[in-house]
Amino acid sequence: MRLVIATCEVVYEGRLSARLPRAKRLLLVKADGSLSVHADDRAYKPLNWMSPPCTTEAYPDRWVVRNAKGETLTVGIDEIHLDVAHDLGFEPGLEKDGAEVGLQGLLADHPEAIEPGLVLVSREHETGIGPVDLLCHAPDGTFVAVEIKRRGEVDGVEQLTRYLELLAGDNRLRPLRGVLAAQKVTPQARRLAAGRGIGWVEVDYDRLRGLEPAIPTLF
Amino acid sequence: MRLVIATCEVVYEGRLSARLPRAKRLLLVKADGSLSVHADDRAYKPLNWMSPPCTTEAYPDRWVVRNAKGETLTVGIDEIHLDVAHDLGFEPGLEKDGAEVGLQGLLADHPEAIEPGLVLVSREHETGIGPVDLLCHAPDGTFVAVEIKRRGEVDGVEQLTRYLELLAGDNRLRPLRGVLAAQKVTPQARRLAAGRGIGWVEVDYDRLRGLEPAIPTLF
DNA sequence: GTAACCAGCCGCAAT
DNA sequence: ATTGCGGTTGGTTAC
Repeated sequence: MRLVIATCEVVYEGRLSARLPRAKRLLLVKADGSLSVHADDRAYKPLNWMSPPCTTEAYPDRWVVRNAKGETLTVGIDEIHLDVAHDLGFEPGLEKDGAEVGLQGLLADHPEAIEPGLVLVSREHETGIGPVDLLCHAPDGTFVAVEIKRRGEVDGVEQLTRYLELLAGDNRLRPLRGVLAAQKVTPQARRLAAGRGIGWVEVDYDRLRGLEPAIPTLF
Repeated sequence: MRLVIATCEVVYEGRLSARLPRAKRLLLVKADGSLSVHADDRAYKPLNWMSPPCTTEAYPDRWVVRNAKGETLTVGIDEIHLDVAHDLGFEPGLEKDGAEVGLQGLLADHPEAIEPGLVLVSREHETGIGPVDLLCHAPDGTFVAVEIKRRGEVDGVEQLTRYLELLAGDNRLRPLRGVLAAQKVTPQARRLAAGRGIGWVEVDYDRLRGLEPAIPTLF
């Protein structure tokens, strides 16, 4: 990994054209060949970058980074204020929580969080154009197709609508209704769902995770 | 901006739980308060991060970064190999070109790129639930509602379907059909469109931009 | 502030 | 390799 702080101008020519006027910035060169140009804001997002695989040609006054598609990132370097390189060695990698990370796994284990008394019939139930996330059975005898999204927006309602149309052909699943389950459901999605007789529910993700075995902490 | 290369362990407790075992990594602290933990790969994406606004408590052996939602990023520091800080000063900001213009402006100027002989009737034609991107008139006498997406996916077809349903009530626009215009149209979207009598077209963005005035380059 | 939408999205898994 | 899909998506703009 090489860290350079330089006064530079940058031009990206690729899927769009972008230009950065002269200023002092961080140039981050990783072992994978990638280059990112960072300002002192925008959190982790660089102003410009080139993802690997790409190659860099270094000239005295500028670097030209190129990828296979012919996109180029050109860094015109005026002055270098810092230039250090470090070998970071092996990266053991990120361990995300061992249990189910997503909403789907949690809701599959706790369908009663969607509606009291709901029982799971199957996960990823195939419809012909794609799987519906959960298929459940309610105490009132109806089947419930559940579409799970982190953010419940109109496209989630559209997707569920299509699934319901296709599942309507299966008379083993009658009567059938749909529910959109999400951490948050937007007003637009609520309106569209209501107009189609589709239910929605906002799920408390943190509470749901609390029902799982506690997560060992390091500190 | 502060750049630290350290042997460290990292724990994130927030929307999910994640742990990074001990290894040498880059800790990037920006003036906006954000912290990102970078390995020597994954292009510009950090392994872990905390976005602003957030606050950092620094102890001799660890940093604890916290945001308003109570999410924490804890960096246990074993050894520091580099620790430099630089003031980058003012960032003039990114000047994008091409993305701002968007496909819509280009296609409004060149509707013949969607279908030969197509003529623009109006842009952002209101339907009641939102505007359809372009409304055109074809040589065969039909009206064409055009939904423009950079990437043509199923939700674009769904959106256009809803617009067509609403526009069907306007008998000044008969006969009416729909076309999805995108740089790339996914197979799923093609199938769904076909099943609804909706057309689709892939637009060559670069060629279209070539019809516009050339973009001045820096180098 | 919230909601809707776009991104050079990135990155992963299944096909 | 491509497609589909989620992300601690992030970020911008209209409302």
